[in-house]
Amino acid sequence: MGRSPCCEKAHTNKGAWTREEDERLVAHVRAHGEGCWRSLPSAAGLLRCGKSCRLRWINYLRPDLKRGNFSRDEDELIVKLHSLLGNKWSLIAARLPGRTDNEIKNYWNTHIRRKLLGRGIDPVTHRPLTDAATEERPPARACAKPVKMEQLQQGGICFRCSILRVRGAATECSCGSNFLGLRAGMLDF
DNA sequence: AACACGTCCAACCGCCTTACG
DNA sequence: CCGTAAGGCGGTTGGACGTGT
Repeated sequence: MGRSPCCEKAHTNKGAWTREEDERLVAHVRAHGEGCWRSLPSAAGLLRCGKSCRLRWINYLRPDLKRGNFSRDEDELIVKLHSLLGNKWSLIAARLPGRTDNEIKNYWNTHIRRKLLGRGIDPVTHRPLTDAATEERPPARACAKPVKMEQLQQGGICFRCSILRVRGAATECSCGSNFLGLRAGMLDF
C-alpha cells in the first residue's frame, strides 16, 4: 500500500503538452494567478494533474524565464553555489534569475559535472579526485536529525551532514556537529 | 540510407514539508 | 497535538534529436 495518488490517473493526460493545453494553462494563470494547483486543471478545462500543471508553468511557460544557453558567469555561479549548497537545486535557482531548478539540475548533470570530472575535480565534493579517493571523510548522507526549514533559511553549512543554512548564531547542527560559517563574499543570504 | 549509440531535457514519481482544521 | 491535503523538491526516466559508422 502506497500513498494515494495525487489525482485520478484514469482521467488525466500524461506526456508532452500540446499547444492547446499550454494556451489554456497560460490563460488561466494570467486570469487567476498562480496557486491552488489541485483545482486548476478542472477550472482551466485541462485533463492534467495539478502537479503537472505547476511543473509545466514553472519550468516552461512562466513569462520571466530566460531560456537559452548558460553564460560563463552563470556557469561559475552554479559551481560556486553547488559547492556550498550541494544538490539544493531550488536554492541555487533562486540565485539565478530566469532559471529553473529543473533547468539547472539538467545543466549540471549534462555539462558541468562532466566538465569538472574532465578537470579532475569531484563534482560532489569539489575537491581533486585524487584527494577525494585517498582522504578519510564521512560519507555523504542525509542528516539523521533533519533540520527544520526555518532553520535552513538562516545560513551556514554543517560539514558532517552537509545540511545547509543552519542558523548563523548557533554553533551546532541538529545532527550534533559544528558547522562551517558561510564564506564571506560568496553569498549574501 | 539505415542503424547504433550518445546526449539532452521535459515530464513523471515518490517523498518531504508546510498549512490548516 | 494530531491527521490530512496540498505544495514543493530532488532523483529518475523516456523519447526526441544529433552524430558516427
